[in-house]
Amino acid sequence: MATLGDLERAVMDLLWEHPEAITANTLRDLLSQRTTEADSRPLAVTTVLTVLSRLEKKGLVERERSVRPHRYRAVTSRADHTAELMLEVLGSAPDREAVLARFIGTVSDGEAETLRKLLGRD
Amino acid sequence: MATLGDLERAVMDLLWEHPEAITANTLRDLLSQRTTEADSRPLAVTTVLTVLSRLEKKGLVERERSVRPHRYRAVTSRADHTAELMLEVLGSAPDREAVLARFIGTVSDGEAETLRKLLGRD
DNA sequence: TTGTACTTCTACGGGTTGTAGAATTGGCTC
DNA sequence: GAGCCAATTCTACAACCCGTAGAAGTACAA
Repeated sequence: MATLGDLERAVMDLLWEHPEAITANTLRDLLSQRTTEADSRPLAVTTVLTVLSRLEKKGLVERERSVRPHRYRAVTSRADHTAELMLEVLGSAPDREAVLARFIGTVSDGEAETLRKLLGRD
Repeated sequence: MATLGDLERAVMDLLWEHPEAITANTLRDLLSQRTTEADSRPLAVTTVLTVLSRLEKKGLVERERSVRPHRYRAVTSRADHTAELMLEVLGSAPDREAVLARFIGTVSDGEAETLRKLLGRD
């Protein structure tokens, strides 16, 4: 399972919030804003670039190489990505129905309601 | 997120299939059976013990120290564990409803039916 | 053609995992 | 109680992942 580190995750979160492809520099700026204020210097751009390359290799990010400061964007939406991960986790157990039963049992009431709607009533 | 390595995962799978607590030696034997036949020697029992200790530290396994060859068992069922993981993944996204929507869209028909039943009709 | 911004390469330190030998401990037998 | 043996814990190491970034290389603008 494509598990992400903290910085990788932070970068993905930003990319997911920015549908338009953005540059590593922009990303670095956004990251330093997000960082809880007074705690140290911003990351080097090369750091961000390294992380982006790794995310690209993992298939989570793609970049426009045609423009000079390359621009990066997430390959899938966060919702898609997360749902996929959930499926993957579900698939890791042979007793999927049992898992779903526990899952439903733990989900909040509101979410249960959402699920009911999503599943339709037929 | 408590992410497991291959061997850790294999050990957990065996423990989940054996509700009674079992020893490291038994585990090692089960592991070598499971291993695709003709591919090399079985693990050292210390290897299994190391893995079990790590799983214990992660809170996934507990052991009976009262008997001499210690006996190990999974703390939670696989279904519980997996459902918990799914919840954790779901919780990692701010737009939980969107995630659920994608999730429902990808789940098999049979599973959707199961979910409907589980959610009740009220 | 050269300077500069951008990208890629290389690298290191810390953490995790698979792997297991070495050292230690807990009990049983005499 | 002394010694032995199985079982457990300690220590270790290699491989890999991730955060981090400097050094080296590349591409474009003037």
